[in-house]
Amino acid sequence: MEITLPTAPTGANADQPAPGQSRYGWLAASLRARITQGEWVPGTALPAEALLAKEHGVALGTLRQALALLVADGLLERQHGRGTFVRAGLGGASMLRFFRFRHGGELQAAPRSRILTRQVLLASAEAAEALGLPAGASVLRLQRLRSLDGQPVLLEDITLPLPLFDPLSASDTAAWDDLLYPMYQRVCGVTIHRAEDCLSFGLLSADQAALLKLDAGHPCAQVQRRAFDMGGRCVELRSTLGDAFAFQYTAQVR
Amino acid sequence: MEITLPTAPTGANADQPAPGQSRYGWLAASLRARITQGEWVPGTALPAEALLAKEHGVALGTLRQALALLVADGLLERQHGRGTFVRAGLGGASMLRFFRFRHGGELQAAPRSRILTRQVLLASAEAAEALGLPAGASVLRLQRLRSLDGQPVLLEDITLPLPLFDPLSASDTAAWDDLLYPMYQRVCGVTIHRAEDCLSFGLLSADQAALLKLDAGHPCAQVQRRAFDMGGRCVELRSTLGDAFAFQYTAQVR
DNA sequence: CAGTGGTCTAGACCACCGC
DNA sequence: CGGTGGTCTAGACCACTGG
Repeated sequence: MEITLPTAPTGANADQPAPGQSRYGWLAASLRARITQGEWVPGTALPAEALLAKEHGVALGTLRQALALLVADGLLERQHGRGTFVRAGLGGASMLRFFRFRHGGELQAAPRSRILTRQVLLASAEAAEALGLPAGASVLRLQRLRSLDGQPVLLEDITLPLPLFDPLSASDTAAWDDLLYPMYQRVCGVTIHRAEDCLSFGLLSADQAALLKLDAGHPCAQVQRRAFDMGGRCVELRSTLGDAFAFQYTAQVR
Repeated sequence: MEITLPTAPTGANADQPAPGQSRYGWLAASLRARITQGEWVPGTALPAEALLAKEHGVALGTLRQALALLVADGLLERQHGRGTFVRAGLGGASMLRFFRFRHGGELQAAPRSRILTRQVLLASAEAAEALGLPAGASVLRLQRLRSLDGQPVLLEDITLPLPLFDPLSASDTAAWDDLLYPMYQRVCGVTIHRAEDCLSFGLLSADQAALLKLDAGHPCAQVQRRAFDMGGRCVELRSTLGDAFAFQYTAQVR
C-alpha cells in the first residue's frame, strides 16, 4: 500500500497541525518521527491508546486513525489485548522469495554468506543520487556469495553510504552474520523497513558464471533492490544474480 | 492488501450479523453481495453514507468502517464531495506491466490481438480444480498472439469456464476487441477484479518461437495468471510468454 | 447553494490477554 | 482481575463538488 504521510512536525515541535493538515495525519507523522529517532525500539510497546490520546489532547478515535496510518505503512503492529508494538525490520532472507532453491524438495533455511570483496570508493553519480549523497561522497562496496548446502546460488553486489556504515568498513568480514539486515541494525543502528525490487533477465558474464559454478552466458535473473530505513531514506543498493531456471515469483494485481 | 471478508449473509437475508461477527464486517459482506449481483453497476454511485446508515439502522461511523473494507479491497472508490462509486474492473492491458516493449523509446499503446485457435474441450483436472468446475466440465481454450506495431511480442494460452463464457464460443473472433477483460464484461457480464500472476523463466519451443519470430530455445519469461471476478471466483486461467530480455518488473517488499 | 464525504468528539460496552 | 485494543453510537463541524 502506498501511503504519503504529511510532513513531520518541524524542528523542536509544533504543538499544532499545520493549517489544511488533518490532526491525525500530523499525529502520525509526529509518532513516526519519535519511532525513527529510537524513542521506541523495534519490538517494544507504545503507551496505551488512552494515554497517548490524553497526552496529545485528542479524542480516542482520532488517535486510532493516526495509529491506523502507521499500521498500514508497516511501522506498527497492533495485538488485541496486548498492545501496540513497533515492528522489527526486514529479516534479510527476503531474496529467497524470488527463487525456489530446494534441497530434495524441502524448503531451505537461510543461505550461508561469504564476503568476496570489500572496497571503499567514490560513489557513482547514480549511486549518490539514489542514496541522497553529495557528489564525491564515499561508499562501501561489497561483493557477496550466498550458498545453500554448499552450492553457490546467489551473487550479490552491495553499495552502502559511508558515514552511516562506517562500522562495517573495519570489522572482520569472516565473522559477519549470514543475514545483513539484522547486522545493520545491531552494528549501525539502521533498521531496514521497506524495499523496492526490480526484476529482469540477462546472461552471466564469465566471471559471474565461474563464481556461481555455471557456464558463461547462462540465463540469470537479476533483482535490483533499493532498501529504505524507517524514515524513508534509501540506505542500500543491491544487485542480486541467480540461475534464471530457479526463478519464480508471485504477484498480486490490483 | 489482503482482506478476508466475513461470510456473506446467508440466503434470503439475515437482518443480523452472526454472533461473534462484527456489524461492519457483516455490512461490508452484505454490500459486496449486492454489488456482485449487479444491483450497482461498475461506475455508478452508491446511496449517500447517511442514507445507507439509516437504511441499515447503524451509526455513520460503523457504515464508514464497512465502506473502508470494500475500498481497501478495491471494490469501491470514494471521492470527496462527489460520492462512493463501484470501481470498474481491470483494464486488460495489465500484462504489459511486465514487459518493456518500446517503439523507438516511447511508451506504447495496447497491443493488437489476434486469436489463433479456439476450441471447446474437457477441462483438465488442474483447470477444473482452479476454476471450481465439476469433473468432466467443458472449457473454452484460446490461443492468442499480441503484436505491437506489427511485431508479435506476447503469446497467450487462455482457459475459460464454459457455461459462463458461452457467448464467446460462437461469435466471430476476428471482430473481438484487443482487450479481453472489457469484452468479458460487455458480452458475458463478468467483471475481472483481481489477479494473481506467477512469474517464471524458460525456453521457447520451436512452435512458440516461430509465432513470436524468435529462435527455438530463446529465453522467455512466462506469466501464469489466475483472474478472479468481484465475488472472488476464479474465472480465467492464462499463460503468457514473451522475450525474457524484454521482461522487467518492480515489486514492493513489505 | 445543497449534497457529498472527511474529520473529530466523548462517551459506552465488548473481547482478548496475562497474571 | 485489570489493562489492552476492537466495536459502536450520536452527534458537530469542515471541505469539497456541482449546479
